[in-house]
Amino acid sequence: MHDIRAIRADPAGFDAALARRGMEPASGQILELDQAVRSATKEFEESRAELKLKSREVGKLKAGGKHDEAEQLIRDIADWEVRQSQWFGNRANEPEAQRDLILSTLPNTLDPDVPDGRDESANVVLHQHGDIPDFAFTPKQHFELGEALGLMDFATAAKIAGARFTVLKGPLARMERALGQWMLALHTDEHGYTEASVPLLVNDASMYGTGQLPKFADDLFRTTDDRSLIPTAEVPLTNFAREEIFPEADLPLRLTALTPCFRSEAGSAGRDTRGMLRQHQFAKVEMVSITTPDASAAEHERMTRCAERVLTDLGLTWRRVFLCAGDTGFGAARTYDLEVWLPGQGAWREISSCSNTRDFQARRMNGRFKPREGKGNQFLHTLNGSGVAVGRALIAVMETFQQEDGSVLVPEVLRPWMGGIERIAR
RNA sequence: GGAGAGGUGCCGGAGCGGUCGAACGGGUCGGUCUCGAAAACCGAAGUACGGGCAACUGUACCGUGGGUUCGAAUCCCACCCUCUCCGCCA
Repeated sequence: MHDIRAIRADPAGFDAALARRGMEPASGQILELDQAVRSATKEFEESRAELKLKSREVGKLKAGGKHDEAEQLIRDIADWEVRQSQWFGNRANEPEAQRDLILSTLPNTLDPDVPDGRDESANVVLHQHGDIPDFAFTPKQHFELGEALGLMDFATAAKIAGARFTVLKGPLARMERALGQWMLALHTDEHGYTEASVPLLVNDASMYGTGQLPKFADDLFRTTDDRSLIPTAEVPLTNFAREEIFPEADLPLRLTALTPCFRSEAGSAGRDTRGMLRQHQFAKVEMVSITTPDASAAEHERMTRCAERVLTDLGLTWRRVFLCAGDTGFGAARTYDLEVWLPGQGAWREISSCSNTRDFQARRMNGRFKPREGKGNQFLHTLNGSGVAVGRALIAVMETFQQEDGSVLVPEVLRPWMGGIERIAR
């Protein structure tokens, strides 16, 4: 959510920020509505002030035993109120709703150093870890490996649930579990995050707070009682801050959770249909930081390094990509994607996305902190990052550590979490 | 799911429909006292939006949304949440 005062103060700057995202200017329409809101509100408040004054007078007359005068005044007020209502009615409500709807559907302002560009082709690779591995044979894709092992079953998943679901069995199911457990342990034990177990079904206020609503309702699965399945644990974790005022001394809050995520993938029809790259349901370890404006930039770098650590320790080849203006998500001021090399697919694929939303989400959810010094409360900054997507990590491990015979070596770090299994084979 | 009770400021807790943004107590902050601290005493302090250079000032907010009324924290309706008991259940 944007600060209407900032738009009033610098409409041109606001439109320039939108232009970076390839959007049309909006300040003109917003300020026009805002003006209507403000003038109608002013009338309303003046009228209310007068009404309160008159009504108090009635009370005084009655208290003084002057009942006839009081009755006369009540009749006068009633007449006056009718005339007033013809004047102002609820003229502020409609433009206010329009103004706020527009504001709530406009994306966050980008950081100045976000690269220009319309789409992912303009993203900037910041650095790469590891070389693209050589194979003495033609590496297979994860679903070829998984199906040959008899441990990845899309037919059964389709029977049970439909397209875009996966059934994992035996050591592959266990490796998925091991990945999630290990990542969670890493972030809690070494990176200072607090583990949280959270609701997977959330209300509309929470979805609004992180920015899924009102604009992206189609991407969500709805329940019959007006809740939504979470598309990411960013939603419940970030909403810890909703309607809260934290003492600055309590910050930063660093939260992590391993949860299933549910996405309708509306608009992705036909993309990544083979395998488990793009599913309606997948497991993900999420990191969320709730912090102060001064600390959020450093926190973003730190969080991204926490995610990178996961990939490095697994022995994967990865790179950090700075998303360009056109590819940066709705709520983010800046985003680093981590892409992992998939030898079977022969392509870099996103496995983590770390974003600083600055005060964008905090404004939506009215999440504030009380500064150590100075007066007044300020909006928090919120950040989120995958640490990392478990399903995609499984894919990357399979494709990276596959052997010519179709077996898969288990990364060292996962072995303790898999009862010592070193290789998954037929 | 059934029955009941309740949701008020940082916390506890009052509040005949009229000067209530809200008594009182605790906590917090500032001061007096003290070598210092405690105690005691004095004082300050809600959030948001708008107007004003400022002092200051208007409006809204007593779970949420409607309604009744000249006037609502107080009355009515719906919803949400919490607690107690019963039932059911991982």
